[in-house]
Amino acid sequence: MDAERQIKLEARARILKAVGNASRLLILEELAQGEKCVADLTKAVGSDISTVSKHLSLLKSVGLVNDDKRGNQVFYTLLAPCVLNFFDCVESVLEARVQHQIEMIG
Amino acid sequence: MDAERQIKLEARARILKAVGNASRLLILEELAQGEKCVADLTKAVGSDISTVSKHLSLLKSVGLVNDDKRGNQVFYTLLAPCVLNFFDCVESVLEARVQHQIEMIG
DNA sequence: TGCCTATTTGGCCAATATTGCAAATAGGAG
DNA sequence: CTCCTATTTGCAATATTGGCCAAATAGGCA
Repeated sequence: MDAERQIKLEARARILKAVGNASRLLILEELAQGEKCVADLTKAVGSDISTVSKHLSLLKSVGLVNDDKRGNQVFYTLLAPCVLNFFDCVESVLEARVQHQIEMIG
Repeated sequence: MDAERQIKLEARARILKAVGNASRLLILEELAQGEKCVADLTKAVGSDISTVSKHLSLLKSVGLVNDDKRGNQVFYTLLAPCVLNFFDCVESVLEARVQHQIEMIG
């Protein structure tokens, strides 16, 4: 594998890795409904607010979300709604796996 | 967050996490061209064959690939070509980030 | 059987990721 | 300025990951 391909793959992997976490998936789902402040997202996720803040910081660093400071709150928005399309594919993979398991049993 | 949602999110995250790794992305790209045996994939990735085998095992465990043992070789195939659609979205995120950086400088 | 090739598994280590707590920062209101 | 609320940052503990090596497993062939 040449160095250029390696770099490109790692850049892509960073973005996909950001999506591959249950808390961050939940955050993305919440943001799909519209902008939310950190406190609201924290309620939804159920972790410490500092943890959620770090998840948001990671999502922002890879370009998936954007933040907007208004007053003493920070509102996050989904910058790449196309990630929502991932979910359909993921569901189809899950469904196919269930079908496969049923076939193995039967 | 209720327990059921948590479980669903984690199932999804496992699949997306499997895609969020440079070596596994490369494997998926290779498999997009058609089935490949472990040795061929190992050449493409450049890691130890045992490492590649583990990557394949992970990809299989989440249902993204399938294996087919023929003779003393194992051929892997891409089970969920829809993951290839992720790449377009990822590229758009990368491109948008570059644009954003250019705006920050200018 | 024994030998060769292909792949997987187990053990281990280094690097990275996730989390919470506590402290720091920032903004608004009195 | 002080106080209060919202968020981020620093730190430490723990968990997970990715890698290689060595050993085990499996299949084909003599």
